[in-house]
Amino acid sequence: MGKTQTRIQKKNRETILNAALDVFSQFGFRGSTLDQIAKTAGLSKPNLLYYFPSKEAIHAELLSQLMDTWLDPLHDLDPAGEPKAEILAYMRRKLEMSRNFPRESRLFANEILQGAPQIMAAIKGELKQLTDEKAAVISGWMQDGKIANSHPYHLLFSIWSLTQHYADFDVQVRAVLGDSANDPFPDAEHYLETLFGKLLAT
Amino acid sequence: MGKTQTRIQKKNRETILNAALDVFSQFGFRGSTLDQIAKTAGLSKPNLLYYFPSKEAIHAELLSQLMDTWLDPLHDLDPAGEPKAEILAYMRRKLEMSRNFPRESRLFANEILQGAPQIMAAIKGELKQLTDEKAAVISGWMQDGKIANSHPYHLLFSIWSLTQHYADFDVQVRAVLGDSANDPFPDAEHYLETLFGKLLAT
DNA sequence: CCTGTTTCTGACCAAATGGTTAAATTGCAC
DNA sequence: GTGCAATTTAACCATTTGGTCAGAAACAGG
Repeated sequence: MGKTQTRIQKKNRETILNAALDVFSQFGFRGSTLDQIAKTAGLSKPNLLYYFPSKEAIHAELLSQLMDTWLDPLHDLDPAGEPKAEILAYMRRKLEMSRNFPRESRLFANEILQGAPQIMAAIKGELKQLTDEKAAVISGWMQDGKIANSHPYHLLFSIWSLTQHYADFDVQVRAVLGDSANDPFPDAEHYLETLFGKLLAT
Repeated sequence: MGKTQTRIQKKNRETILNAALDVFSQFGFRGSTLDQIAKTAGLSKPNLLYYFPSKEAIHAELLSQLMDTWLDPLHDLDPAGEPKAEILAYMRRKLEMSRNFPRESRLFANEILQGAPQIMAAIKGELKQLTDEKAAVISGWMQDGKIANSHPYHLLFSIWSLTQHYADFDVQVRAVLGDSANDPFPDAEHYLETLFGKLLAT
């Protein structure tokens, strides 16, 4: 953090984190090996450990970076905006994240599946705090009759679940739709707009 | 399969599979160890390997058993039933499975996250076939105006995603709702009934 | 009982794993 | 270029891992 980095340090740390994201997102923390990450990064194993003190440190760094970008879309939900449009825009931003950052989504999914050993604090802290705040905003919109009544927390859960599904279960989605099928995201977006549009309609 | 099993064999194979489900569902295949499974099962490692030829065989057996029970709820979707009620009942059956068999749901999620190396054949085979069949039924209902129009496949995906979310991301759901909160399933069921009820309403 | 079969275990093995170290190589300011 | 710090690697280590094997216990059926 505080220390200034040389060009080489910056480049190699990025290379390592990128390779680690590849590996951790597919096999989870315990299922991944340093050799695998080193090979993916095109570096030697001792060289990895020159830049990071341990396997766990690499994983922790990835998760810590992730939490920030993960919360961004929700952060942008504007209490002063038009309620239905705001929620639909949030859903679209989340879906866009699944499309553009599927590895990050899977890294997160792996961590949660394993009981969130590394990021439970952030879940109960930052994530819960932001969710509480935005659920309150949504609740206000419902009470004002701007959108139809439903459970604000489960509404947010459903946005997370549905959008991340297209990253985490991508393999299944494509297999069921048929290998020859096109990109599933446009249809997904249209479907989700319909789904949430009807839910929120007054 | 064909061979008859002694009482001891049956009991121990069950014990092993149950312990393996605990471990595999939490850490994935590569993140799990035979020692861990043996310890959980209360058996020695060589004894595990007396009942199963390898770690992979245990995992394969679990996945194979899983596919059957996993498809059951969809199998029961009745083309002759009342469309909206049938789909909502299917959603409820899937949610019930997440509640009663969260380990199975996580085992499946882990497998898909890792690219479905073991069950890709079943995904492209049984699962796709059944999904195609039921999507066609739903499509028919839409064309007959029995339920509102939307994308049949993505409708099924959304049921899978939302219901399994309450098993796979249970830790996150409970953390965000607050540790003191009650069982999230009743609220989830009510929310999902509203969500799909409005989507399907004509 | 006795005997053959099933079940179980301690000891072991080769390979893989996370990590260390000392020495070699490279980059760079002067 | 020279000298020093930053970078890289070969060789190594202790532990863990999936799996084997020979024999010991437990369990039948007669």
